[in-house]
This record gives sequence, C-alpha cells and structure tokens, in this order.
Amino acid sequence: MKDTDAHVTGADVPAAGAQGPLYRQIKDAMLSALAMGEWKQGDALPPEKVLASRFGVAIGTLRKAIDDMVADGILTRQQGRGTFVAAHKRNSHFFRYFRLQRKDGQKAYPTNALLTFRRVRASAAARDALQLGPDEMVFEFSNLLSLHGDVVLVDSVVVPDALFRGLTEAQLKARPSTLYNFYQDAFEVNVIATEERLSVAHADLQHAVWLDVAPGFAVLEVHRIAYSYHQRPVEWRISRINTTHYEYIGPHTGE
Amino acid sequence: MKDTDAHVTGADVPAAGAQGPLYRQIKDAMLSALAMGEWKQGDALPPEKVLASRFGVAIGTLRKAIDDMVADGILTRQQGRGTFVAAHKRNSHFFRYFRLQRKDGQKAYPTNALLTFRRVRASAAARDALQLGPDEMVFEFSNLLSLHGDVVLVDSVVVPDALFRGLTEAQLKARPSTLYNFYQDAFEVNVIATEERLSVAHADLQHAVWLDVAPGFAVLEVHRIAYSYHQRPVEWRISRINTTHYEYIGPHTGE
DNA sequence: AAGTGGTCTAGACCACTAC
DNA sequence: TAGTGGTCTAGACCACTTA
Repeated sequence: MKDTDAHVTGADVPAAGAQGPLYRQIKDAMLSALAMGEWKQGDALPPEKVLASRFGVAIGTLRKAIDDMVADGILTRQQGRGTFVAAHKRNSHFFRYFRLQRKDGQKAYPTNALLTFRRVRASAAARDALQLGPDEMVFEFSNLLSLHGDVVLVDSVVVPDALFRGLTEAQLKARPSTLYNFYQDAFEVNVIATEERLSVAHADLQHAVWLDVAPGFAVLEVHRIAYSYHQRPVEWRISRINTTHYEYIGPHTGE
Repeated sequence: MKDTDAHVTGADVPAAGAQGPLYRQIKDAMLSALAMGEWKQGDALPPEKVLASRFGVAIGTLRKAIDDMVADGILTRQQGRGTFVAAHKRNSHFFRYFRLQRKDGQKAYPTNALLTFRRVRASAAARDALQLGPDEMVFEFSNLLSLHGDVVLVDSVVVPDALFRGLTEAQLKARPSTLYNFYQDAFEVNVIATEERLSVAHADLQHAVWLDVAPGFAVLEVHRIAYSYHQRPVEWRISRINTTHYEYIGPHTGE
C-alpha cells in the first residue's frame, strides 16, 4: 500500500483538519505530548518502531520528525540507547545558551551568586516580552556570574508567576545545576529556544558595584527572551557583561 | 539487492579509502566539485536522479547529502525548478551575515562607502586568522556602512592576495551588490560560514571621526572570520558598531 | 543475544514550475 | 505535458549499548 493517506487508521494523529506534511504533524503531536508532560526531561522516548506505529506512519517519516526536533535541541539521540528529552545539564549543550568565553578561547562553567529576589506586578516591558495580561505577577531576580574567579556578568531575570508558582529565594540559592535545568526539574518549564539582541550600555551605580567597575563603565548588554514548546515565552532576561577579558561567541553560520 | 556496498559501481565516489557514512562522502564530493568550480553561484545543479546515478547511490541518500548542504546555506532548493548554488544576493539570506537592525526591530539594507584600501604584507594577527604563511600579502580595506541614513558601522577587512589577485580600489567602489556577492562574481570565492566574537571596545581617533562620535566612545566590536568550502578561511574582518540606535541580533537557537 | 538508533535502498505519488 | 524537488513507504543491514 503506497497510499499517502495511510495514516487514517493512525491512533494519535488528528485525522480531521490535517494540514501540511505528515512529518510536521507528527512533530507537532510530539511537541504537544512533551508540553503535556507525557515525557519529562531526561526520559527515554519509546523506540522509533513503537512511535511509528502509534502515529500510523512509516519509520522514515517518524524519523524525519525526530530529526527536526534533534536539530532544534529538543531531543537527543544516542545510538544503541534510545532517544531522550534534552536536559539542560552541564554538558556540551550548555554552551548553546551560555555564550561567553575568555578571550584566549578558554571555556568554563560559571559560578553563581543570587543578588536580589522579589515578586512584583509585571512592568509594561515585562508584559510585552512575556506576553502577559495586565496585573499579572512575575518573579524578578538577579544573579552574579563568575568565570575563573573573575566577576563577569550580572543577569536580571523575569519569569511569570503563573509558570513558577511558589518559587522561593531559598530554592534559587540551593539549586544544584544550571538555571534552565532547575526550571525543568522544579517547574517542568523547558527552555528550547532563545532570541537575543546585543548592544553596548553603561553600568549604573548598582551594576558598577556588582561588577566591580566604575559607574558608567561600558558593558555588553544582552536582551534575551527564552521560549518553551510552541514558542511560548517563559523567561525574559537582561545580562550585563564586562568584556574586558571575556567575549561573546556569535552565531556560527554554516557547517 | 539491498547490499550496502552497492556503490562499488559508482562513477564518482572514491571507492578506495571510503570513510564514514555514504551521504557524508557524497557531500564531500559535491563540496569538492563546488570548490573546483564545476558549478558556480546561481547555477542549477543536475536533477537529483542524475546526481544519484552519477554517484551510484539511491536518491534518498543523495537527498540526505543535499539536505545537509541546504541546511549549511550552501545550496538552495526550489520545488519544481531545481537545486541551485546559493548566491549572496540581497534576499532574506542576506541577514544571515548582516545581523544589525534598528532597535525598533526595523531591518534595512546598508549603504556603503569605501574609506581605505591598500595591499600590504600580512600582520601576525592576519596570518593567524587567515592561516597564511610568512611574507604573504593581503588586501586591507575599510568600509563605512549606513542604515536609514545613519552612520552605524565601520568594517576593517583583510583578505589574502592569493585568493583576490588583482583586486582594485575601483572594483570595490563600483561593486553593485553585497561584498560577499562580489567575492563570488569577481573571484569565485564563496563564503559559506562565519565565526564571530563580540566585545565592547572604545573608538580611537580615526574611528571616532568616521562614526561621528567622540573619541573613546564605546562601540560593539565584532571579530569575524569567514570560511569557504572545507573550512578554508577567506576573510578576516573587524566591525565597530555604534549601537545607540541599532542592535546586533544574536543566534536564535531552536525552531 | 536482544534492542536501540544509523544508514541505505528502490521505488511511489504529490505539488509546483516551465513550456 | 514533462520535469523538478517534496513527501512517504516498507523494508534491509549495520553499529552500538546493555545485560
């Protein structure tokens, strides 16, 4: 049977209103399964053959959907072991979201110190970045990051209360791993994509103290919005970086 | 015949010393064909069926090789028309290498003015960036870029004499399209990948004049190395950007 | 040895383009 | 209408991991 509409007998694909390529629909269905928590970070997905029959498609089609999600950094594959939901561990993937290195090319994992923490009504800018309604609450906190013992960066983070219900200062101080890994573990919030905009700014009095520089010192300012499944914004962050000894690694297009 | 080694009768694949997946070998063979100038920028490649039989592989395998190169931005596909060697035209692809936009999100194509031009012995830094031997010559030139009528950026470009034999100031001033498109048209140098490192710097006297800012003004400094096929470095560039009204668009990981 | 993903085949039909 | 890339199938065998 070479019929393209073979999936009408599929168990999981929305047969009605199907649009676009099959593998795209499969990907969306898997994204929804992930968003609903069917598979959590670090979990192994069912084998490809099982998924293929569940969605009523050939294994090649199922693989194309997974290929996409692997390219997006949502899943990881390990030959002989299985396919897993990507976790924000301190592995090579870490540098997908942490793009600073020493100017001699040396990479390192940062150490953290929580500077501030509060729960407030979202500012207009925060509502805009996080697509929130009026009067919605957010958590705001800031972090000091050091590399090789040098203070390098201050993060100012805003996350919606609705997704991080009950977040406490103690939790943030005690988190064992990366921030995004903490979001996954404690709140099932999975960051799978970010947008960043960079410009030069000057340290205010507070940042000058934190970064141990003179007020007005020129810093690299990175505005980031982080997204979860289906482009849902889950974090807004402004990083202010002292680039005296460290540099930001831009996109490398191509191979 | 389901035999994996079916390609022994292939006409173009190096049968001896074959390594790694077949589609990878096909990709390398096509990369070499591109580097040797068999297909030039804008050209249509032969149909997939023809290429598949030329390399002695199934069409699916050939497609996987092309998929990779399309993802790398080396080729573009147009359904119903063919597969083409990517050109650096002023299309959406342009913003793959030009990552500035106004802070309100407005994108625009820059206008250019050539500031300096000379041919000199490569500095140590240039030899390092471009993997040149001692005493090799390079062209150095700088460009002033404006967006929406605002002076925004000064590029300092270094390219090896060996690849750009006979480059003249007049050619650079007269070039009708983008710099990378000019490299393709006039010298068959194809930029297919870049690496960038960003940090904050301060304008020297010369750059302050060019950018119409005070000396010492804090600018965003972007160090870029551009590569052609097989990771061959072909251009080294330092851009100094006034980010008062414009911002650099960072990588957006994920979908 | 059994199970997983990785690669590859040899087709089919579909959507789009150019003539 | 002919030719292109886009999608999909239904398998096969390989490489690797785990037990």
